[in-house]
Amino acid sequence: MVEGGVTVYYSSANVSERQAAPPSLAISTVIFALRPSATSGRPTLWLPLVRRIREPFKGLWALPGGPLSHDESLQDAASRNLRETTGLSPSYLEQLYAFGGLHRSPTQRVVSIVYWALVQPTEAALADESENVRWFRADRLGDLAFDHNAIVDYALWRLRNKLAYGSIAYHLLGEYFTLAQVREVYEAVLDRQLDPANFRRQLKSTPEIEETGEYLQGGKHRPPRLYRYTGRPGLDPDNRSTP
Amino acid sequence: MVEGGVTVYYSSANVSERQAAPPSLAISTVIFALRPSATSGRPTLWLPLVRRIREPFKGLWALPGGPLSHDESLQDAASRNLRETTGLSPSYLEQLYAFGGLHRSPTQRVVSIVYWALVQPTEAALADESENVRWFRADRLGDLAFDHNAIVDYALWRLRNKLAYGSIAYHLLGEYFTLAQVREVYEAVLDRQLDPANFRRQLKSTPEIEETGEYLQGGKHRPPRLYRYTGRPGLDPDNRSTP
DNA sequence: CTAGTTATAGTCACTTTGACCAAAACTAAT
DNA sequence: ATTAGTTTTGGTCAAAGTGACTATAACTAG
Repeated sequence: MVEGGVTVYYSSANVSERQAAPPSLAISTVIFALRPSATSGRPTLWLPLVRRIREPFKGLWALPGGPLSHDESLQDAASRNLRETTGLSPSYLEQLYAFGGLHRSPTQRVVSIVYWALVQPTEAALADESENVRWFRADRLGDLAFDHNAIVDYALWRLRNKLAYGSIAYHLLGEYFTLAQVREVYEAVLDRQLDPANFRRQLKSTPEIEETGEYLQGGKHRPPRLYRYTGRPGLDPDNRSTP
Repeated sequence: MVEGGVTVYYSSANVSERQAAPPSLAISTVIFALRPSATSGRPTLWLPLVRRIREPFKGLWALPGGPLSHDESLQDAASRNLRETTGLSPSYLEQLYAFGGLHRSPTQRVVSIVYWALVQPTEAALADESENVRWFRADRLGDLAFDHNAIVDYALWRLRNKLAYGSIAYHLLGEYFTLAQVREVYEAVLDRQLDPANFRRQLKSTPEIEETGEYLQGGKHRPPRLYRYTGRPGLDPDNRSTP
């Protein structure tokens, strides 16, 4: 969003001074949420994009982002522009990478520090959507502005990686969930089927998920037991994924 | 290095404009190399620091770094300030993290994009050292300028992590090495003893290291076979650790 | 009451891992 | 020359983990 908005801080700078000017700094965020697929009904990954309303790439979709104001931390900035564009608050938020290639924007040199976030489905359901903010399936984005396709690809790679080890899946679910729901998250993100019995065995061997006495009622079949995640919340985790 | 160097780009900016000015952007690098410990002779991790010659933190040691010039990529900038301060060229170089806390520098808001690098011992041996550039054992740094102690801790954590999976150890060694030398790298970085026989078994099961016909002569005992690393070089790896 | 479907438990072969044993190959000292 | 000492290298064994698979329990829909 910010890459095209040329903010002028140079009151009376001449051309050579502008040449020497430092690259401008932006914060962007890749926001993932689970939504039922329109066709199969199974949960799939979606993310919100905003439409660019000026050049360059006017009319194309881009990651939500904005400038870094002088009185907020990087994470706060990511959190803020997440809230401003979608109205949501993240259940997990982590720095992804700093992108600083020379030709990311045709008009000026921009360094983007990109975060990625997970939001829970209850949140995601009531997300703002408008003419200029829309959700897309993560595997069916068109051509995005700037290098944002590459950034989303990298964020997806990181999400899959974190999921494989790490205990990140729960941040895409509500407070209570069934083991089958967790498995569906894994299947959606990793894009392959998993054996229910084996998957269950692994989850039950991790201490971070706790059996509740309750069961999910209203299904068509045997009611599954509900579980709860007892690990730490995902904002600024001290598992050293963020210092 | 750059955090204190207040570069003025604002020809005739007044105070309120300065308030609204974007944070300045710096690149720093944590450079690891293996050197024999002064006491035990076993290889240990060392890194070069530069002494600050102005406020803030004047006189303290800090990570090598500098501003990002407008015509170089982030990685090029890291590579350049590595070369400028130590005369070395890295055998592995990867982005670590973007640090952007509000109070990292007492004088101005600075966002530092930090890289970490590995250099080979042959290189490290002929590294420049001077009054203002000195190598320190990674586990015996004093108090560093800014938040650089935390940054080094995080870099160490990342190095240990990458070592545990990943094939990163070879970038701290020369072209030819014995399996015992690889084991010593692991022992130095992870700071624990490893069983020689088991370690050998694991290494021999990875396809990236290749037996040569030669042996290391001149030791006191049975001459070990020399091996060679056949994986890709470590600059901007396409193993997706850097996009 | 029965068929269908999901939840849950368990088995079995295979692989990986840590702890340990032993032989091979060299040097240094006797 | 022989021996003691040390490192390299190859091997065994039990424990733990993993993937494929079978079987039973528990519910709903007809």
